[in-house]
Amino acid sequence: MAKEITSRSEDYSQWYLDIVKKANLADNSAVRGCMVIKPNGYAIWENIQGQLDRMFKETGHVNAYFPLFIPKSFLSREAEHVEGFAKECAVVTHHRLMNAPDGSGVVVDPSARLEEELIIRPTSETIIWNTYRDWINSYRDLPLLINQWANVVRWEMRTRLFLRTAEFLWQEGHTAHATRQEAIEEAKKMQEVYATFAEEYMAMPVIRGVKTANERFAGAEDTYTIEALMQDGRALQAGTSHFLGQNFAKAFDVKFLSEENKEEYVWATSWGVSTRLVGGLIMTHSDDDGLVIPPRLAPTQVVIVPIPKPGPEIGEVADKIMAELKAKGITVKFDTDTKKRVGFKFAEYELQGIPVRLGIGKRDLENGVVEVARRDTKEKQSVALEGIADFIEQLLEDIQNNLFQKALDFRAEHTTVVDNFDDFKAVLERDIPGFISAHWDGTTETELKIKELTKATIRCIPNDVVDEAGKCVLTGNASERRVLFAKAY
RNA sequence: CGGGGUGUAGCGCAGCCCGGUAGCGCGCGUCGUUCGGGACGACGAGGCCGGAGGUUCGAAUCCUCUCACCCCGACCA
Repeated sequence: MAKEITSRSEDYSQWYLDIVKKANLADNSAVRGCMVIKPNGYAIWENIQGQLDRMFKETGHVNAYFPLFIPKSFLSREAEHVEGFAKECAVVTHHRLMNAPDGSGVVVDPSARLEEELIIRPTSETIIWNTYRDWINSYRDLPLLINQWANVVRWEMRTRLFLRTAEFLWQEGHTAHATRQEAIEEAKKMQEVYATFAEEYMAMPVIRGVKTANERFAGAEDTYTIEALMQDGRALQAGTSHFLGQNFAKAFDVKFLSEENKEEYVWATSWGVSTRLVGGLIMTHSDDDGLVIPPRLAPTQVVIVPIPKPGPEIGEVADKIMAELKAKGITVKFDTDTKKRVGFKFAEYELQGIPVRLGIGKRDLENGVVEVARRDTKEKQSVALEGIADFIEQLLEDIQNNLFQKALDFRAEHTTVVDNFDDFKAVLERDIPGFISAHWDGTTETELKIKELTKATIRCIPNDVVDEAGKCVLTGNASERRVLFAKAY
């Protein structure tokens, strides 16, 4: 029992940490606030990347790469943007080390101070828009649809593996358009790409919505978001897509000649998701026995465990099953390790979240069956060898759907419509508070007051919200629609 | 940056109050018995007790100073 996991009910954050550690997803590193993503965790990220990258390309985007360093002066070109990031920037001031005069090691060479400090990118709008100025001259150059996969640094005070780290991996799309309408459509399109990915691949239902002025990206006119609900009833912002208006075009003087031969500023969007998604994936599906990975993102979808040892017949059967599964594009691993015991392996693969486990023993061979265990429900059954690949293909589908449905049901159970502040507070006191749908008078002041009083923030104004006259849950002032509140990560 | 806490073997901890040169569990190695849900036994390897200074015949233990990390707040994907 070396790898026990703290139960969710006992201590949810410890449970999360236990999963990350014991499923070998990531470790804290020697650098404060930065994590080492281990092979198991990185494989999930690679699958996320792979699918998103396909979806970006299907929607006409291409990849490029911009520098890690941003001249300090760039950041101050857009006033709101600097303000949003100034407090969490890592700054490069020197470019050389030297041996310490007293022989105690290396020190920064004081004579190697940079003329202008470089900021390690917290996001790349500024360097990219400075570059786009040279790339865009005419409406014929538009739209410009570029994405980059990169690391960024935000000097966070408090960090949590995957959910908030000082350095993280992400993608950032940066597009330029001829018209306001086209840019808005692009931002919304990418929100929908993210939502589709979250729901169909991560099996993580999300609310599509728009951020309030207070919560939106520094420098954006509108921020579109996808918000997911974790098992502890807190919301996770899983992806954002920003309509940047002409803010960056004006700050970096990016103009184009229109078809009417008029000089105009271009319209911009940016959008991103990060390794935070891995945290969301863990917190959406996993249980007290360990990680649960939806089949469509699982690095290994099926593992075959010989019981008790891989004799020649078992090996033959396993090889045959593997060949059939691989032909269907299913990833499968045959565990031929003879040093570990069967029970240990079972526990280990459950901990690692592999969706389907096949057990093959002498008894099974005699009966022409294999034991099939699914990770999501922990159910086991004997299934005939004949047609096993079709069965597993279908089972993986079922698991994917079941995980999504379970998460959807969970969210429905933990979304509460509230009409007065006492109820509002009462819901937040619950063990699993969840989303709260309530009226809000539309002012930042009220939003901040509610946050101060309850720690809950407005996650978004859902896209599908219906107009409904009502009274603000705090002030009683007139409200035209409900918004979604929650405590957030 | 405020408030609290912790640094002793790879990990989790005990020892500290009442100084005498370090111990437990897990993990790790070898051998044997096991093997259809996290096996058991025997033997074994592994630590300048976060760092510096001080008190003392003697410091993991007492004193001073430092450094690091964690938790709770303010900020954030």
